[in-house]
Amino acid sequence: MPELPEVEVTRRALADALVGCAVEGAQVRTAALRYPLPRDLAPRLRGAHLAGIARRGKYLLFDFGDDRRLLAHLGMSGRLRLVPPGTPPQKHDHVDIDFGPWRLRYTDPRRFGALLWVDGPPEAHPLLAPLGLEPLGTGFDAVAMGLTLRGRRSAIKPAIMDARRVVGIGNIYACEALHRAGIAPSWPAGELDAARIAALVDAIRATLNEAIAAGGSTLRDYAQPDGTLGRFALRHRVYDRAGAPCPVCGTAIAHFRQLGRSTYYCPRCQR
DNA sequence: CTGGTCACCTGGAAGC
DNA sequence: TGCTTCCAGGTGACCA
Repeated sequence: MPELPEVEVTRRALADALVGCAVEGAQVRTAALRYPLPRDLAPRLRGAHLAGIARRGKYLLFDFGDDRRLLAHLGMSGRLRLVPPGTPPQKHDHVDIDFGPWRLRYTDPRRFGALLWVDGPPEAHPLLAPLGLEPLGTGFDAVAMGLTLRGRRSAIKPAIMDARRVVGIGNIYACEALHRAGIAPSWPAGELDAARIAALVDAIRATLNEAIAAGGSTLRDYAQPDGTLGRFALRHRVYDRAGAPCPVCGTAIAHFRQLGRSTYYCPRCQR
């Protein structure tokens, strides 16, 4: 499900509803997702006020003060929803955290997601420390992108999906941003000239910002915390559009498998 | 460092 | 209708 735009839309909605609210209780019903789930949520969180929610790449960091931070990742099928207190859990509803007006519910059929306590400074956490450029952050520009791509022999699409270089870009937005930049997915990452790197940086930022403004991309199970569906999938230029016309030139969108992932591109616009 | 494969897990869609 | 196969928004381990 979720790439950076979906995670950011989730973050904003949860922050609007929950920051400042106190935790009244919590239930953990499942032993493990990708990692074992914390079993002491209720005793550690009861009475704590949510101070803020930060995002790093596709991770969300819930700050409950007093060095109590929860790190969440939605994997492929994870969702964080706001439901009315007392809403009974259904299949795949693994964790609830009860705030006064809302119950925050973590649902994840495939269980590739994660929920972990972070001890110590978040930037030193083993899952966060290796992460690369934040594409909506101030340090994301053509110079930084050029440095991280320099000498890369891999193709550009897997390079921008590699969280050690740039965070938050998954399969959908990699395809979309490369189309917007006019770059073929198989082009060697280290052989882009400065102008094309600058175009790629602009395309990534613009694509992610437009997707956030549209509430993310709903393909199957993603929805915003209040259930609203994301509208960006309607605006996908290439993703999941094999054979359909390129919105720029009308050429049929091509599809191939690149490192195990479905890749969509316009053979005419992208070189 | 590379690409390639597989694994984690469930469910939906497509094919027969 | 029912069974089988393939595919999916992520990540990381392993191998040649």
